[in-house]
Amino acid sequence: MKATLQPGLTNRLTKYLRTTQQLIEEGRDAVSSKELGEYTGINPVQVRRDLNAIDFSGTRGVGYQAHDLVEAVRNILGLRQTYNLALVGAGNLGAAIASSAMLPKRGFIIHDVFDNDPKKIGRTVGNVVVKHIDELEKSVAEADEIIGIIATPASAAQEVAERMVKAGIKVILNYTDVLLHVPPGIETHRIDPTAQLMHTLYYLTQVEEEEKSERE
Amino acid sequence: MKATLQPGLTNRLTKYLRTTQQLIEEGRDAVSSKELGEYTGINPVQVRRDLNAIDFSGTRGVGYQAHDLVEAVRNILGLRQTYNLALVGAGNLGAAIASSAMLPKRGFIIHDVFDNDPKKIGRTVGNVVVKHIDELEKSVAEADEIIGIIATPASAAQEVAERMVKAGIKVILNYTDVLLHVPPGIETHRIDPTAQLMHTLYYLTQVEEEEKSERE
DNA sequence: AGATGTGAATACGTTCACAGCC
DNA sequence: GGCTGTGAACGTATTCACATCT
Repeated sequence: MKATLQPGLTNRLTKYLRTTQQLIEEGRDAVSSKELGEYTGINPVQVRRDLNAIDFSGTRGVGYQAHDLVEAVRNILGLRQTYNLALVGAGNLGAAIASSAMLPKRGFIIHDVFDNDPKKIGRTVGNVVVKHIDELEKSVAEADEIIGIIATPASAAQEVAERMVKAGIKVILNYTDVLLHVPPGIETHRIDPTAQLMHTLYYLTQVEEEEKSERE
Repeated sequence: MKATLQPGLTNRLTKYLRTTQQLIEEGRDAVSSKELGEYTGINPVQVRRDLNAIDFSGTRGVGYQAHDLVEAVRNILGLRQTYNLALVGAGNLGAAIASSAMLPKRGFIIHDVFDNDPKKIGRTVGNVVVKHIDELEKSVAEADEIIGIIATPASAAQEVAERMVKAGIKVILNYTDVLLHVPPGIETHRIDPTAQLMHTLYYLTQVEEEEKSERE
């Protein structure tokens, strides 16, 4: 049996994966632990230890083979298949998510888009035709969707989440700022840009204050 | 001098802050460490230790006063002021970000929106009129903006980042999936929905495989 | 009852220093 | 020279168990 990896480790592996994929797009062939550390905010020593932990070796003086690294991490994390996603909300945000290349590039296909506004039904966003939310359950079953994205106004988020759960969705990506109440076993993730801002601003103002007191 | 808090601690404090703010909106008065733990994914014992570390006490049998908690954390993190942000990209994504109440609610004001498409200049997104990107430098200086959001197509992101840095922006929120190359001292953050998906899916498939081998 | 608060043990992450390889 | 690989020491986080308060 394959051992289950530590949460911290898998979390960091996804960061190396995404960073390395981007560096490959820039034409890079090898990446160093120092670089991965800079882009991910993780200590280079930790990067080397992590890659070691999954039995992936680099070459000294050069770094890690970017392509092999991506393959190794994808294998370890079991990210070889693609996933169909259900997106609810065909407004500006939903349209932006559906048209972006980011998700498909990583194996996540926006397979269905739903809304409750009759004016939006039948329109095309990205490559898919917007359906009425009442068809959610049927589509989820047909396309074997376990991941749902909520890109509705905040006021609709909880209700949409409940319909998703009822339809069989297991993982919900929530672009609104409401706290979703879901049954155990359902994973929710909020996309919250302020999280990183608040954290960064704290250190930014700390540095400013230190500089101020040094001048005194 | 006020001591600088550990990165891990400040990171967790922002999570307590955001969840507690949302619970207040739901009409809640007190919150328990158990609840905060459930919504943030942090162990309840850790929650109590953290609140203890910033000298914030709850009442046994009840929990923590939600409103006081928000105030205490905001004070500790220095999040009492509001920040003006510059948003570049007035497409679907930019419009969605500018119209959302999420940022203003947390003290982040979308003060200026820029684009390079003449058709979009002069339009209103959210509450602000779209300006040409050439005015970035002037606006950043006038409104004292240190935070910028990139909501352009991926192909424009690096160039926009460079213009932001030149204009004096210190923190960049990047909604594209390109790796931004910026000078030291500039903080960048990618909004990457796949990060959390990949991590979650790993554990989801692990659980499935465990169940499978139990049946064997 | 139902929470907070805290000691103690353990696991995990971070950092330094340096050996080893290309 | 530049980067990987790793031992050792340290600091931080996690968890258990239980005393304590309302």
